[in-house]
This record gives sequence, structure tokens and C-alpha cells, in this order.
Amino acid sequence: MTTQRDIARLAKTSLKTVSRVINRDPLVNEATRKRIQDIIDQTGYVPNEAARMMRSQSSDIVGFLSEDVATTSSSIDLVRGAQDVAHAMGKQMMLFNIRRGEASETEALAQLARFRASACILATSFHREVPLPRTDMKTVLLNCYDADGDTATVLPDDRQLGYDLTTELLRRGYRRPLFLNLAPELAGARLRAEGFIAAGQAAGLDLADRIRTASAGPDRDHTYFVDDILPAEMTGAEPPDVLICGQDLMALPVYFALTRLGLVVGRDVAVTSFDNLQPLAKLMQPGLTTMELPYYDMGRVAMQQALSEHDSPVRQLVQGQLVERASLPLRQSA
Amino acid sequence: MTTQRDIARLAKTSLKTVSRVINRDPLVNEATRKRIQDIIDQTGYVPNEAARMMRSQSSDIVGFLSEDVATTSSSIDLVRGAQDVAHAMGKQMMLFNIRRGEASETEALAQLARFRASACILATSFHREVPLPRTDMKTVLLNCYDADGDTATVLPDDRQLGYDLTTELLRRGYRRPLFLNLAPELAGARLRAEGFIAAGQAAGLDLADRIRTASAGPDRDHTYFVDDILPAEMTGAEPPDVLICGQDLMALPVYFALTRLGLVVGRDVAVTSFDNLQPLAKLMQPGLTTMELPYYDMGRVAMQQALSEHDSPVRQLVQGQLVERASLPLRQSA
DNA sequence: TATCAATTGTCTCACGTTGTCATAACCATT
DNA sequence: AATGGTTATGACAACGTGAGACAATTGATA
Repeated sequence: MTTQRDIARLAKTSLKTVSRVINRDPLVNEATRKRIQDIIDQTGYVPNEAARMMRSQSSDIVGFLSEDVATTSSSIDLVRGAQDVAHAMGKQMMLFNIRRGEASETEALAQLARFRASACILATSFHREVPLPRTDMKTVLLNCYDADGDTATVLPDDRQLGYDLTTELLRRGYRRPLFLNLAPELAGARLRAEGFIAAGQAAGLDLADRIRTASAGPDRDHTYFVDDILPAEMTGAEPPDVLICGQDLMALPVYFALTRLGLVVGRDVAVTSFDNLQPLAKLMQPGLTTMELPYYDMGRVAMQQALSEHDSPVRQLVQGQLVERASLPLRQSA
Repeated sequence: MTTQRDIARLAKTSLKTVSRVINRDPLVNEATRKRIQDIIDQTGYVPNEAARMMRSQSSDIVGFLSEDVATTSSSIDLVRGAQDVAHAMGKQMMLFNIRRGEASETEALAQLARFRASACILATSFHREVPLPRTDMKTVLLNCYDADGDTATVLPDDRQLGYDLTTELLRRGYRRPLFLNLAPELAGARLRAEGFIAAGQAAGLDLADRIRTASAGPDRDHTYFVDDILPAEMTGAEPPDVLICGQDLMALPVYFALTRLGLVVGRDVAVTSFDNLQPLAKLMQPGLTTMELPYYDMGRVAMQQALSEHDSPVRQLVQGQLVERASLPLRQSA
């Protein structure tokens, strides 16, 4: 591999002058600078980052520990946002796919310590509380938080999401929303329920009994909602005029279930949700109107926090906005 | 930060002996080893990877350049597979989200050169030909290939996918399959068509005219199939008994279109596809029977190739298998 | 001519780790 | 006790970069 010493020899100059050119020291004659720069370009010399890291005692590396890069495709946007900021700032990101509390987490942190990483971001795919791993590294929690609250944290503003979505559908004339909420172990589910009720109050409606909650167990299947709640509610005396699903992945089986009940989404009943999961939300027919979770922005904010000098523990909430498609039309006044 | 020198001072021994303990050199007296190891554990010392890299003149880092970590969730499995192998071998993976041929690609390669990465993996989300970037680094192409063919390459065996899927549905008694294929610019689409026809020949059927191809333009929308092909074919004299979709994302609008035509998937017409995109394929109702693209395995194979010593240019094909759900029942003999 | 600033070069050290080589300690055999 | 051999330990250099101290050279200006 080419080194600065090689460049110096080729340019018939001293190591020091080459170093000056590379580090943009203004005390270099323009002609010399150009001559050396040409040789650098010619040889394709790239500085050895290891040497630079050792010399400068800092690494420009930030770790990103994600609980499941695999399962949820929304978490990808967290990664993308973080990485875009990192690269814009000339930093490197190392991605780790871990399981919280297991060996994979410890190993990832050890690996980052070997690289003398300046910070790490701990991300989950659902907004919830997590135990903080023991580490000396500066840490930013993303989409999760710890009990103590003395760690920098970036979260979606789930209360706002619930409030704004509900406000919007009330504005469109809906009066009997039914909220098929995610499990209450997830902080996001609790906050959205708060927002839902608060928006109802603001409009003079009591929505406290308009929330259904998935029973325990893996919430992905949603069989409880689809097999029990929906058939009963939709065929009752006063069926809901709009369904709010806990996530886009829930809206899909809900669409199918409604079809089986002979109902047409967007005509007989509106459906909305949370996530804006691409490309699913767009491919559903009618297209799913849904509150977008601001994952990309959250990733950006988290990386900015990780790279910022002052590490005052802050809890930052990032807002999301409604993405309109056809599943939530303006309500015809009956 | 603690260094080996600090450990040596604390253990009242030499720098070299500490180094020996850390590198598990057997030429160390057990008593000394234990004494030093205790101090290492106590101080929480972690070796400085930068120094190690500089000393050994190699970096244990492999780059993974992906064209769209973002858009396609299937590409995540490529990343996961590669990363699992890398970590198992004690290597580090650096992930880059790039656009082929643009600055982001060059920058990523430069960044990897700075870290003296031992290899890089170039991945695309669709099986297709790509121009090879100029780099000195050992390169492995993943899910794509270059014209010259002198670079290590890992590809899905799309011909096998098409052949096996078709063979299976013929075995189940279907006789009028219709293949809604992806754009022919994608190598995978061409190979699957070959497999489709070959499987027909093996069963004494000429399937050459049973393939439809999306016209130019972004293939994601699939409006051509849904709006033009399907209504015409399904209401024709001899409608298909099974539809083969180019990808799971196409199967979703196809489900909706069939429903609009008053047809029930799995009863009136079977549907199959390629990908096994999670969690979509499972959440569709009926569950989508689909040829799984072996992305996780491909990621593993690519990383193994990247880490292997001998770099003989090989093109490796990875096979996929059918994932059975309800959308392709055994055909009732009519 | 003296003085000054700009430019370039020499020399040295430091970062943390590990390979090479040398030394020291110990044991067994003659 | 002398020899040879093994085991254990240590001294030192080197990887590539960056920075400081300071000298040498050049050209311009007072």
C-alpha cells in the first residue's frame, strides 16, 4: 500500500510537506501543493485510517445496535436516517444486529470498544422500555427508553400521532371510531390511546370505551381482532364508521376480514392505521391512509445526538404526519 | 484508555508478556498468565483495534455496499446472512447504502480503502447485470453480475426457482398456468421464464404462450397486469387455473383485483409467486404459497466467498424452495 | 546590506500492538 | 560441574500518521 513516505519520494520532497498537503496546511506554496496533489491522485493514495485513529486517539466510528434489522422493515429507515447523517459528517457507522440482553449485545459493545467508537445508538423496532446495558460509551436510545431517564433518548411522539389522527377523522365527520390498539406493554400503544381519548374530549366525545386491546401473546397474528372483535362489532347495532389499526400490518388482515364480512373498505367502513409501511400501505386497495411514523427523521436525530459534543440527557420527541390515501374518505353525512 | 503498557506496569511484568497473554500464546507460565489475566479483567482492558490493524497491516473489515437497503425488505436478509458469517469469523462488516455509479459508491469504496478493508460485497435488490466499479479491493457480486464474468458472484438460481415451482403446480393438477413475469431487463425474470417453459416441456405441455410481461416503466405499480391482463384473461373462454406472480408484492394487488372480479383466491383460481416476503406472504389471506428466494443463504455464501483466501472467480448459484400456504391447494379434478 | 516573511526541510516523538531476537531461568543428562 | 535443551521472559523495532521545534533557503523589501 502507498504511504505518505512513498508520495514524498515520488515528489522528491519531504514527508513533512506531504503531510502538510494532506492536512490542508495553508503554509504550502500553491505550485508545490499541486505537484504533490497530482501524485497523490495518480497513485490513488488513501490515508491509513488505522494510523490516523491511533495518532488522533479517536475513531470517527459510531455503532448502531438494532434489535431486529431483520423482522421489521420500518427499522430500516432508522438505519438509513442515522447513516445519512453519519456520512454527511464524515463518520463511519458500524451496524450490529443484536438481541437485547443476550451475548450478541455484549459482543457488539466489546467490538465497538475495540474500535474506540465514540458513541453507540441502541434501537428497537417497537417503542418500549428497555434495560440499559453496562458500557462506558456514550449511548443514545432510539425508539426505546430506560427507567432512569438519564440517557439521551429519541422517541416518536405517539401521543401526538394518536391525537392528530383522531382529530382528523373527527373533522372528516366520523363519529364512531374503533381503535384496535397494540398491546399495552408497548409504550406507544398507551400514548396513542391517551391521544385518542384527548382528541375525543376536545371534540366533546367520550371515546374511552372505543378502544380494544389485543390480549397477551404475539401481537403479529391479530387473530383476536380479526376473529372475535371485528365480526361482533361490525354486525352489531351501531357498527363503527372507522377502524384505527395499531399498525399497517394489522390493517392487511383487517381488510381481508372486512371483505369476508361483505364490507367494502372506504365505502362501508373507513380504515386508518399507524406506520406508513412501504410498499404495503400503497399497494393495499384502497390505499391505506395512515399516520407515518417518522423513523427516518428519528434516525437522523439520534445520530446528531450521538455526534454532538454536549451530552446533556435529553428526551427528544419526533412528530409524524398523516399520509393520505383512499381508505379514509370524507364522510357523507348520513 | 488502558493499554497493554498499563497492564504490564500493574502486573510488574513486561509489555511483551502481557501481549502474549492476550494473544493466548502458550509459552506463558500458568501462574503468570492468571496474574495478568486478573488485572486485565479488573481494569476492563480492551485491545485497541486501530493499533492491531496498523501492526498487522490488515483490517478484518469487509464492506457491504447495498443499492437499496431502504426500499426492498428482502435485501435485509442479504445483509443479515453476510453479517452473521462475518461475526462468526471474528470480522467486522461496514454497511453502505449507495447508488450504483454515483458518488455514494465511490465514497464508500474510498472509505473502505482508508480502513484497508480486505474485501467488499456489492449487492443489488434485483438479480441483474451491473457495471463493475474500479477498485483494487477484492470484490464479490451479490444478486448481480458483470459482463466480463471474472469476478466472484453469488446469484439465486432463478431457473431452478421457475422450474421447480412450475413442476410442483403441474404435479398438483393445474394445467393452465399464467405467468405474470417481471420486466425482462431483470435477469431473474428471463431465467424463471426458461425454467417455466422447461418444466412444461418435461410434462408434455407447451407453455411458451402462457407468459405475460410487464411493459416498460416502474414495475412496482403492476397496473398493467391488474387493469388490463387480469380482467381480460379471467373472463375469457379458458381462464387460467393458477397465476404465477413475478413477486409477492405483485400478488397483493392481484389478490385485490381477483376479489373485485368476484373470484376467491384458492377456490376459483390459485396464486403463487416468488420471494416469500415477510411478513406480507404470511398475512395475506389465503396465505401466499411462494418460492422463497434464498437471500439469507446468499448473504452467507457471499461473505464466505469474501473471506476465503483463494479468489478464483466463481459464479455460485443458490437454490430456493417452495413455502407452502393456502393459496395453491391441490387441484380438484374437474 | 540588513531585515523580514514565506516556504521547505530535518529531526524527534507519540500513538498501541506484535514479531524478531536475545536473554534468563530451569532441568536433565553426561 | 559442564553441557545441551527447553521454557519463560524481556528489549527493541516497526507499522503510518501527525505534530512540534527549529533550521535552512529563497525572494522581496526597507
